[in-house]
Amino acid sequence: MLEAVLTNDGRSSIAALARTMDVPVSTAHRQVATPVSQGYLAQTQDRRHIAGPRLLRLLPLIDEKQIIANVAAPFLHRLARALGTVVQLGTLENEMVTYRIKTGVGAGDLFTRVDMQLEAYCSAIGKVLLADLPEAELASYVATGPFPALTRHTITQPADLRRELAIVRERGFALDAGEIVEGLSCIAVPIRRAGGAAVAALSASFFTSLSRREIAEALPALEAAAAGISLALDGPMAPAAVHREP
Amino acid sequence: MLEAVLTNDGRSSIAALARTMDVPVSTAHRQVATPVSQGYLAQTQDRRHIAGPRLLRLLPLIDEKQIIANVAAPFLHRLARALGTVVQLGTLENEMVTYRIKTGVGAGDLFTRVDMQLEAYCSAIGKVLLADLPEAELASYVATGPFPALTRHTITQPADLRRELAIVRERGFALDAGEIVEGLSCIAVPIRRAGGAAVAALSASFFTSLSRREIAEALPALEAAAAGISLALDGPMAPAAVHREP
DNA sequence: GTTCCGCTTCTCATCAGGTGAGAACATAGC
DNA sequence: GCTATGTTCTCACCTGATGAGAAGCGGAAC
Repeated sequence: MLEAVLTNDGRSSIAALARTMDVPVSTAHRQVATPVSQGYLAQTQDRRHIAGPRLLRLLPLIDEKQIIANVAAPFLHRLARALGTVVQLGTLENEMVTYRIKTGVGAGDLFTRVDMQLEAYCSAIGKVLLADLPEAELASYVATGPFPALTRHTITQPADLRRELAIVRERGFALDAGEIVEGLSCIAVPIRRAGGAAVAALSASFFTSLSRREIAEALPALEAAAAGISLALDGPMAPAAVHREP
Repeated sequence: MLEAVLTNDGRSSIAALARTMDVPVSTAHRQVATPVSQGYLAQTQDRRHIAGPRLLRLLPLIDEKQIIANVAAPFLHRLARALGTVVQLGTLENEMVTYRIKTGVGAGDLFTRVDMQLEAYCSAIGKVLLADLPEAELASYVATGPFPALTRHTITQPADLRRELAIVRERGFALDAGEIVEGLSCIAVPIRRAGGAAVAALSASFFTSLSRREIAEALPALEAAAAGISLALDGPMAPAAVHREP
C-alpha cells in the first residue's frame, strides 16, 4: 500500500489512492493513517502523502549490492553448470573488488574467497567495473598507479590501463590473461541496472589460456546470464518464483 | 516485519528474528514468508534474510529532500513566527538551489517562489550548501565562473567565492548582503544529517542591511531550528506527534 | 448568499484472515 | 547415535481489519 503512495510520489490524496488501488475510501484512509502515525509515511500541508522520515532511516540499512548478489545467485549457478567452470560475481567498493559469489566445479582450486577484497586493475571483474566508472573517479584511480605486478602479464602502467579499459568499454567484456596468477584466465561482463550503470560484474575462470575461439564460445552464455540478472532486477515484475539451488 | 530484518541486515535467521521481536516462531515464519513471496524480502542460501529486489525498485522513488522539507516545515513556521521574518528552506540540485519552503510574514514581498530554482553562488542558502560540497565537485562548480553580477555586491570572481565559502565553512553560517537584490539580506545555516553532510539549508530574510549585532541576535534561533530538524531526522525515534500548522 | 460536490474523518457490526501451539522434519554439534 | 536448535506446515480460535454509512469541511459554481 505504501507502494502506491511512493509510486505516485507527491500527488496522492487519500481519495486518489483509494481509486488507484480500488478500495473503499475508509479503508484507504486507515491504511494510510496507520503508517503515518508510525512515521513510515507523512502528509504534506495540503493533505497529500509522501514517504515519511522513518523510511529515511531505513534507507542506509539497505545494501544494494547484497540484494543484487542474492538475485544473481541462481543465474550464476546455472551458468557455472552450463560452462563447467568456476563463475564469480564481484562489486566495486572504494576501488577494490569484493567477491560476493563463487560457484561451480573446481571452486576450491581458485584462490579467491567469498567476501575477499582484491585490487581491481588486474582482474577481469575489476576491469569491467573500472571501465564503467565516471571519468573523474577513473582519473583519480589510475593516478594511484603504477600498480604492483603480480605476474609478468599484469598491467602496471596507468597509460596501459587506460588503454585496456577503453577497449573493455567498447567491446563490452574484459579479459584477465594470467594477470593475477600465471595460467589463470577470466572473462567478465558487466551487470547493468536500468539506468545503464554497471553495479556488478560476473566472470568465468579457466585454468588455461584462452583462444579467441574459446572466448567467443563462452561469451554468449555470460552475456545471457548478465542480461537475465538485469531483467530480474529492473524488468517486468519478478515472477516471485522460489529458487532453491543446491 | 521488515524493519527487524533490515536492522539485522544479513544475520537474521527466522528463529533469531522471532526472538528479537518476541513472537512465536510460527508467526515470525509467516511474517517473513509473505514479504519474501512478494519480493520485499529475500532469503540467502543459508536461510538468512535480507532486503528483496522489490525494495530496490522503490528506492529511487523516495525523494530524500522532499521528506526532509516535510519534516522541517513545522520548525520553519515556528522560526518565522519567532523572528517575525520570512524563513525559507532550500536544497542543492545539480548546483542550483531549489526553494522548497517559504513561510512567515511578508512572504509575498519576496521574489522567490516555492519550487523555484536559483543560482547558488549569490544566495545565503546556496553558499551554505556549496561550502559543504566535496572538493572535487566544488572545483568543477567554481570553474564555471566568473558569475553574472545581479547587484554591485554580487561575488562574481571564482577566487572570491572560494574565499567566501571558506569563511562560511568555518563560522558555520552564510550571509547574503544584497547580492541578489539591493537591500535584501539573508542569514542561512546548514541542516545536517547524522553523517555530517548538509542536505538542506534554512535562511531568514530581512529587507534591510544587517548589523553584526542583528546577525548575532538572529543566529541562535536559526541554529536551534536546524538542530531541531537534524534531531527529528536522525535523533531518537520521532515522537509521532501530529503537526498541523496554519 | 446558497447549493452542490468531492474530500476527509470517524463509528460500528461483521467476518476474513492472522495467530500461535504443536507436530513433523531437517541439520548440526557432541 | 543422541540431543539441541532451526524450519516448515496445519488447524481451531479469536483478534483486529473491513467497508458501508454518516457527519463535517471546504471550494466552486451559480
